[in-house]
Amino acid sequence: MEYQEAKDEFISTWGSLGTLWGINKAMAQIQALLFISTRALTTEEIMAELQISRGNTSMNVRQLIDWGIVKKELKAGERKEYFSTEKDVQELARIIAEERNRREIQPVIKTLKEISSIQDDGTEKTKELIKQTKALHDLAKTADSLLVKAINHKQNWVSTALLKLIK
Amino acid sequence: MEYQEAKDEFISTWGSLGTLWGINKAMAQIQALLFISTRALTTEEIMAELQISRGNTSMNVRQLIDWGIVKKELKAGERKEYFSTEKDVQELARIIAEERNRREIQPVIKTLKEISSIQDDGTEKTKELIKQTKALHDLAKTADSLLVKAINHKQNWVSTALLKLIK
DNA sequence: TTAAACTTTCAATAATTTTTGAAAATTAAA
DNA sequence: TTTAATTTTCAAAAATTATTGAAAGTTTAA
Repeated sequence: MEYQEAKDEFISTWGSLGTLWGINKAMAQIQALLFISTRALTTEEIMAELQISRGNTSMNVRQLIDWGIVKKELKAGERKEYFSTEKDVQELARIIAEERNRREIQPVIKTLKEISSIQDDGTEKTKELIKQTKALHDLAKTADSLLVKAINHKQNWVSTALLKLIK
Repeated sequence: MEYQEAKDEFISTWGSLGTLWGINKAMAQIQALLFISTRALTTEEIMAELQISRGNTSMNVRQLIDWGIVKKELKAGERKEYFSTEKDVQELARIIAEERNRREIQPVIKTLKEISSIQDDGTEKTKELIKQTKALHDLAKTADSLLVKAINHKQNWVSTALLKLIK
């Protein structure tokens, strides 16, 4: 396998993985492209490399910026914008964990709390609903604490957690 | 909020969460329904509760069974099948982590290994591709070990990991 | 066997999500 | 200012994914 093939394979694998995790293909592929690029790229370059439209590129680059994964770079004397992604995998994992926690886990915790707080009318089905949503709420809270710990733990948190778990 | 409302809210929240994580809505909702049910349900009952077709119910129940989250129960003297889900949240989390690891992380690890093993032709871009995919490969391997540990660690692994991480 | 009860399959359709591309908006140099 | 470069927006189209429902398949009781 030589460079171009390996590069295409990487971008395509990352794209499918993104899809599997609720991230759209273009967004994942743009990030993948920047991740292995030796320099910041322009919209034109991204469009050409991935064969996607200007609108698609613009929208997805902006989403990546919202996620805090991609940064805009301005070059002196140039009109156009250059984009680069976080290159450190640990930091990338941290940012993604933090964002998914904030966007997804937090709202679910809130809803589970509301549901598990309904009035117990004494029926079996109400008791079961309360019991099960409470159990999920507790699990989500614990997972949340774990993530928050990990998120604030800048250096190599996956390995750290692993080392500690092994002991 | 009284029972029916809370129940609908739970099923709907679980359905949206599933969608966000690449699981289809019907599959997530069937699991949610069984999760708060006081007894095993038939296809007819699932169809009626969730207002979905027979085909949809059949396909998604089967997928849940493939995932190891739902079990078929046969009642003596009855033709029809009853379905129930794993009720213990810790065990549920374990099964899901195990399946996602097997189905998603493993194939990516394999691809990353292949890509990061290409011949270094000395160019900067090849060096960058190798370096970055290696870093991802290492991260994925570490995450994988962590998951495998967690998966084999039947009791309350999220809390256990948290407790150890806090120390 | 046959027939009824039940489940699965799958082509067609519907719903949802993504992508396009051109017009509108923005920005900054002339 | 005006103009040209660049980015953003968004309605329409394309692509993907989910759902339906009826026919085919399976199982068990009579």
